[in-house]
Amino acid sequence: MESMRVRFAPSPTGFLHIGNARTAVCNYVLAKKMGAAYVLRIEDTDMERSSRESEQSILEDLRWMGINWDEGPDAGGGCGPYRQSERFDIYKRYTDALLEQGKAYHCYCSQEELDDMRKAASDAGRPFTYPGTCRNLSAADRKKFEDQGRKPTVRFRVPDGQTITVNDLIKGRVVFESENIGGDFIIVRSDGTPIYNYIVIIDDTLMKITHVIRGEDHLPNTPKQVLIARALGLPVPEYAHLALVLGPDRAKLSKRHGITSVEMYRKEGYLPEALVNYLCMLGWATESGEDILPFDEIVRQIEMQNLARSAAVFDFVKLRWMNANYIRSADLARITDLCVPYLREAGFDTDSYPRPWFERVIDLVRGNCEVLSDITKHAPLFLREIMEPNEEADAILREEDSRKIIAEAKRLLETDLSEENFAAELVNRIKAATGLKGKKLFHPVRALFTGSLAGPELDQAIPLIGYERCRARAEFMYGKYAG
RNA sequence: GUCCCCGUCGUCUAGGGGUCUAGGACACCGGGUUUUCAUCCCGGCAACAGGGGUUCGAAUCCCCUCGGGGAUGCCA
Repeated sequence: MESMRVRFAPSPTGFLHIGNARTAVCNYVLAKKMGAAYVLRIEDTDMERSSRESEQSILEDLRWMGINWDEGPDAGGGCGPYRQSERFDIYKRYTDALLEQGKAYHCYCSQEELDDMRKAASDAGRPFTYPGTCRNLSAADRKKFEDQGRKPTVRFRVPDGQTITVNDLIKGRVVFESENIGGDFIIVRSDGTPIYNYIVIIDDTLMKITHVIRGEDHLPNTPKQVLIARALGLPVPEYAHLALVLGPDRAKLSKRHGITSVEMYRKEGYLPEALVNYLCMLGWATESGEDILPFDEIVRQIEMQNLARSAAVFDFVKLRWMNANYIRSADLARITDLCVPYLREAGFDTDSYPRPWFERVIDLVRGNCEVLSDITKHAPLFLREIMEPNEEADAILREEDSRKIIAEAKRLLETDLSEENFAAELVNRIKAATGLKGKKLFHPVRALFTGSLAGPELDQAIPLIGYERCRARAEFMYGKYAG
């Protein structure tokens, strides 16, 4: 049996969209499962919209997600080139053969003429089918059009009475009739560049792809591709059409639903393993019901036949929940490194902190972060010299008892307590001196040193804030409330 | 319009004729822990789209209807 091969074939016309990312991930997981080679092919036949920058950013996003391809534009391989724009001569040979055998023909209908026909059909409430205007042009007809300066497209002659059966690995048996395809379709544009539906099947067979795993939106196009394969005498791969990802309003996921590019998820501070994990859980579930599991375990448990047939709504909230879980349990040194850029951007000189202390800070606040960028909301407590009290803290600090606490804290930090012992004794000494306890004690103390009523445990936070800053904050609050 | 796919809690799903008064996760609502927040723990709310069949028995099989999505491009 020939070795299995899958492919991911993005069109470099923008950022890697989350829906395509899921296709890439599904291909990757299933490839690992089957021991298949992973081929990356760039579908850049639409010269207008394709760009190298876009291709680069897609590759970068794929790498970030941990997807490694065995063959691709930058990786080489025996079936290259892997950019369709570099394969035009290959397609031309197939087009010439089709033309020669009368399985395809030149069409001189202009875009405007086609648009008019489409509109007329739509107005009459009929489905548009290309009427075959140019199906049987004589040499004289063709000469006349050429003289008019018309550049022809190439149309594939769709045979009548053909039944195309796709035994989809996910959807099951799907049957199409060639009559319903919409008539002879264009396979080469008038500028000579080929169309997706035409060359996708050529490349899939030339690149020896055994399993085409792609979005369900391609299912209705599959019969066209199969017909091309038949005309060319090429084998047809196995197909697996993944159910689509929808927005909360059940429409195809798009920008207006929120973040849809992988790059944005990375910038917001999502961990790649969290994104990959979540994407796998869209349309699939483990036997045990676990949602969070390592990649290797997903590979071990996933089964193509168990992938959902129905479309799934993308749940941003659940993704955040999953990401928060990963942030809490990931390696601390790594999370610390990943947090640095966010803090740096927020204006903190992260290089100036001792690393062990910095890691303890990150460890103490990571539990409050759903995305890494949240670190800028929770870490400053330890990075700033003083903390301006927020509204709630202000209200607490204005109370009579709080003034006693502030005064006592200031006195203790300036006289009785040293840098070595302050953390262990500070709160107890304040308690002893003021006679306050419980909420009456802890609320003001927290407000005094953190400027807030919410935050990490004081026992751990105070030593990390450190003697100098505690003293500075006590002095600051003293001036503000007790002076 | 036509063709194709799909319909289980708000969302992701488990289920594949009896073990289903339908299970799990997120969200939400209570309670507990944390003298705070987050975490964590406990509890609760909440679904088989509708109608016909088949069957002793249907969420599960069949048909119809309805609903949703996709395709119908000189985009991919």
